[in-house]
Amino acid sequence: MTASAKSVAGSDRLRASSLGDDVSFLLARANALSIAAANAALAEFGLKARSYSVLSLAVAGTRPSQRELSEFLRLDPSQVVALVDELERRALVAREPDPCDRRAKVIVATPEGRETFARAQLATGAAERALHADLSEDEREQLADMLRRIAYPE
Amino acid sequence: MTASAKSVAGSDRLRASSLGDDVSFLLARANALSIAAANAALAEFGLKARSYSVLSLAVAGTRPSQRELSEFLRLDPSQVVALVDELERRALVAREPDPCDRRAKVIVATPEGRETFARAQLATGAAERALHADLSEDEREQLADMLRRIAYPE
DNA sequence: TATTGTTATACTCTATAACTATA
DNA sequence: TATAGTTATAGAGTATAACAATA
Repeated sequence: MTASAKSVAGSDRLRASSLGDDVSFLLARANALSIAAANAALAEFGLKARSYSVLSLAVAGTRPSQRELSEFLRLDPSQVVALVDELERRALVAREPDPCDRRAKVIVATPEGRETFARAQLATGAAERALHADLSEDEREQLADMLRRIAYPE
Repeated sequence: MTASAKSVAGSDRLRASSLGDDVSFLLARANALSIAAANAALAEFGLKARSYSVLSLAVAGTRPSQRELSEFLRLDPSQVVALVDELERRALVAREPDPCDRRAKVIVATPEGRETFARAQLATGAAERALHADLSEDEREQLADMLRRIAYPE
């Protein structure tokens, strides 16, 4: 958390500037609030947005390798090592050898990992709904669709 | 830049996971691409997203104090000091005493700062349009409106 | 007593290169 | 020769506390 909610009114007049209408700027600010809300919701599970993402992909059962996690999450392979180390230490995921490639390690969730994820998903879902409170369900879907076209250009 | 564009196909199958439909996750990924594109466009001007934002608000003529910049940009006051130091060192902005409050310093753009900003704005505008190439003008406005309601909840 | 700008410091995050074991 | 995972390290980004000048 950066600035307190103290005298927020003091900087409100800056919203009229061209920055305040810049889609990139709005995207950055919306994302900052989104991450803050997600991390707050995940704190009680000892997770953050990053580790939650890795756990989510492990739970999904797609048996990703660390390399795939690295590419999909746009993280350096060395960062994935640290994230998996932590989750494995807490027995939420396990590294399994890939029978097709003895170099690769497949990340799978443990039963405890699946249970923790289920509860964490409820918490982040609630936080997300609170953040999107001003949007209708139709708008949420529209938003997701547009963001997807930006995030995954054909 | 994190993962190379080498074997992106390798992680595409992970998109089918629940994470791939998570609005917060899409928001984070779209923002990461947006910042990367903006920073690439700003590099030739020796600017980054942060310093560009400060320069933009200085150019707007609203005469923000550092405290206001800190609140509006959600940055710690000490970070604003560093950003303004750098911009002032390059003579793009100047600190002026606030006649109403001798503690405060008002940030104003120099003529050179305005000129640099004008060129930088063209570059970021082009990068943004490229990033939103799949969106119509109507959709862009819709997106901005929805992001604004998330970023600035009433 | 509270606030603005500042400095110092530590902590997290991110990027890079080198190493190993496999392919 | 190239790739998956790992380690080490340095740089950028972020958070916290303390301070001087002013309100």
